[in-house]
Amino acid sequence: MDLRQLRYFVAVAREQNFSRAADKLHIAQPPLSRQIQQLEEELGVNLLDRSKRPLTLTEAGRFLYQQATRTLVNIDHIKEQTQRIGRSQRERFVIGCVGSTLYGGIPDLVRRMRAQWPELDIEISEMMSTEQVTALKDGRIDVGFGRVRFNDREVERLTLREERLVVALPKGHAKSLPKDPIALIELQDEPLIVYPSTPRPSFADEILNLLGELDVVPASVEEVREIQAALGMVAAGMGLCIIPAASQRQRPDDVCYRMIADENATSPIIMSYRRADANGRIKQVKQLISEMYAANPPWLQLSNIRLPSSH
Amino acid sequence: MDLRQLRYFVAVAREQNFSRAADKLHIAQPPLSRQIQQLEEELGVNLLDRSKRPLTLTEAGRFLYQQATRTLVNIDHIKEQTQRIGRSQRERFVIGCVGSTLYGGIPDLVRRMRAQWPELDIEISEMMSTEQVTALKDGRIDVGFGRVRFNDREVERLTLREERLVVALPKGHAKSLPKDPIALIELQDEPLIVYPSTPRPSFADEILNLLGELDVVPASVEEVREIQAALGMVAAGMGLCIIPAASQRQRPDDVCYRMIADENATSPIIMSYRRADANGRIKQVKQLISEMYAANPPWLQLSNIRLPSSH
DNA sequence: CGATTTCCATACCGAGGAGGTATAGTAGCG
DNA sequence: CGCTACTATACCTCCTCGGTATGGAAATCG
Repeated sequence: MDLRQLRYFVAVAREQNFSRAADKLHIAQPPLSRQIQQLEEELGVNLLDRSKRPLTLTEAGRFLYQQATRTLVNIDHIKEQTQRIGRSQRERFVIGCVGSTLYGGIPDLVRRMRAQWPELDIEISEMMSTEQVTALKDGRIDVGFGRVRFNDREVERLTLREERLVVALPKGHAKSLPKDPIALIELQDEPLIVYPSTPRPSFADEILNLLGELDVVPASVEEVREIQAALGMVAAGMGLCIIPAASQRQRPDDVCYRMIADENATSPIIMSYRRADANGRIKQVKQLISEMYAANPPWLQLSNIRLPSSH
Repeated sequence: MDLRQLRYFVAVAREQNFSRAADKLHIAQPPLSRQIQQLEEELGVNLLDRSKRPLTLTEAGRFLYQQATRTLVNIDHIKEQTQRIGRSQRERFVIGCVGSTLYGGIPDLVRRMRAQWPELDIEISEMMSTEQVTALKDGRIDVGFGRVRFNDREVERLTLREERLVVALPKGHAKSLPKDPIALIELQDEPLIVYPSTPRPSFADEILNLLGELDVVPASVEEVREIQAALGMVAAGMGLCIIPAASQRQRPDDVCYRMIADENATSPIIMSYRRADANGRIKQVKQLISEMYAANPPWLQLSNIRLPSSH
């Protein structure tokens, strides 16, 4: 698959007509036909219904049209941005973090960093925990904040805190009524939704391991790409979901949350960085983080709620 | 710029070595060098610092590496998804909506649609209001939910409701303390953050027009790409931001919100669809929406809060 | 219903560019 | 300074993209 083929396909889909599309692309019609054919052949899918005029898109074609349009725009943006950065010559510091930390300490940290280093271009890139390791090693990011423990010789990691987990339940679910902590064993035979579906291992595996250790078997396990989708499905009554406490903030009012009673139902926030960088800005970032934790901000209080002692 | 060039560049960036990258790509080294040179030439930017070994990326190269990796993965996903849809042959119904509606009625609507039409594959695609018009016309989406009024012969629109606007202020800001509605005139000489930056016209323009009509001139106007960034900047103390009331849910506890007192400070939710489709599923969707509104769900209450009558 | 128009697919040809090989030039290291 | 490792340059070959000519199917119209 080629960008040219995508551009061509978008043109044909937009015009619903090969000849007009070819005009707009400033090429002749036969080469255009061939490119679309090759694209269809490579995908093994019919993108257009050629049996009547004007041409209509198949469902697959409609999807590809939508995605291709978006991708092409993205690539233009990437091009411009790359040129802009190339011209500006300012130092950049890229933070890779899992989505949940955007509702935790990251904004506060960035604010402190901007104040301390106004000459620095700081960028945030959302990525899964496992992706952060390779992204660190080959320099795409300078620091990572994730949830999955991993070992790598080049990467040093620091557990910032353990965050308690909560169960998200649909409003009206029988088990959503009690407000006290819930035991994981109660999730037996409930439909469970986990995220993210890729890449592995991920937060989804942490949750499944946690349940596995207790021999808790859900009625079903559905994997979705991201937490928004997971909570959406919970709100729609399709199952339960286990999330870090601080992520409740994303959807406070149409989903019920119950703290999990099991002592080990926590998920860490792990900062990771290249061992070689440990003494540069990273050291100062650690300093900023400890100042931040000392200030005991609201998001920290939410994730640190202690269980009522049961003895 | 070509996908091949991106793949090649990613390989070189990952290996920090042309020869090894060429091996992995199963091509010889000289063509690889040439492709990278051409890429750099097209962008007018140095991507690699070749003056020392091992090769290092420039800041621009680092950015492109990060983005290109992501784009290539996306394209693989698009490919797989397209093939999957091509095989399944199920009918799809694609909803295009602005982000704020994901915190409003969309999840509820989707739940009702899924219940009513289990055989239908429903998909949600986030897109700006203006993008929805063209997306509707050329079949990328089947219905749109947006905030900007527009006219188009082929597209019919229906204003579902007018949602009140609120000002988001940093915690600790002088004007964040009163809890009563704030007049827009009070935003005079405050730094303002608006979104989205593209495409125009957008919600950002609606806000700027609203202020312009009242001759309110902010101290500065910064445009950011999306509401998350806008609220993040508000939380970081960099300015104020005007958002629809329901979007408060996204970030309830480290930003303060004040209802806007001006009577016309509202933003509509507009449903739009192809005129030709008005009597198919669209009619039933309208029915579902009116049932939904009749149930007076929590997100509706939030956005419908009436101003205390001032007379 | 048949003639005409419109439009897409097929066949074949020429030019540009991608990749290969050989080799020169340069950084890193002892 | 000389060796090794690695990238850039020069030149060649072949693939493939795009162009032209033409056949065939669908829509249009009298």
